[in-house]
Amino acid sequence: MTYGNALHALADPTRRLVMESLRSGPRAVGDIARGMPVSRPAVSQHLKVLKEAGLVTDRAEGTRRVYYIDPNGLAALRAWLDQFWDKALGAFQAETEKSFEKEKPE
Amino acid sequence: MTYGNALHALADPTRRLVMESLRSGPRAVGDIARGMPVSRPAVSQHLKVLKEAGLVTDRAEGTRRVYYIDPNGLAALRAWLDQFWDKALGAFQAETEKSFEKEKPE
DNA sequence: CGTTTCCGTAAGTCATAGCTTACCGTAAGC
DNA sequence: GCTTACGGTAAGCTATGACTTACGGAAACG
Repeated sequence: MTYGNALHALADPTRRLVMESLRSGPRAVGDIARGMPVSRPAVSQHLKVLKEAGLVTDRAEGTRRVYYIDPNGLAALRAWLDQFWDKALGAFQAETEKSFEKEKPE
Repeated sequence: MTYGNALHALADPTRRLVMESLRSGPRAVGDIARGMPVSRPAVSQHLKVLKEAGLVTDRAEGTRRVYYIDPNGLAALRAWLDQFWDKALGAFQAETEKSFEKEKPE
């Protein structure tokens, strides 16, 4: 149920901002917080959630912590979405066919 | 920013249960609520959120409302995820290469 | 070593989200 | 037409989550 954590983590707009800022590459916490609408501790808390969801990882670099995107969480989310998509699409197509028959009653 | 709504909607476990129950095909509200851990009004509220996120649609059928999955929301989410995946993966690979060079200092 | 930088955590506040019960409109059934 | 099934909405409660300030610890720097 790791995709559940990923969905929960990505549901927050600020956390998505953090992810976006990491999309271009690894960054330190203070660097991420700079230019964010919230305080640095808030960013730390968000990073913790993202890390637990498997969306980011961190690495110590002297006195600073460098965070970067972890593909695992994204992969889990994508796998769930794809699997969902396949089954749901079939059901939806059957539905549109039904309303299609209404307009072409033959 | 419709993927934001989709993420927010799918972040809730009960709402995911609703989506799962619609995966096999269209169902009426009462039918969905039957076998859910929450009350029927709660399901109605969840359906409203899902509908606003473009994840479900409904159709009147006599006195009952039949809900079924709307591919639009899922498609938006998937598009965002794919686009994110591509850019982030490159950054991550550059990162792993960096730690790889550490182990092979030549 | 003292100091400074960087960051995580604790404590507390405030808004929001999810749930319930109660109520109302609407379409079918007799 | 009255009643019954169905489902959306209102009102209210409670828990959780996102933020803040304040504090503490660890690594570099002089």
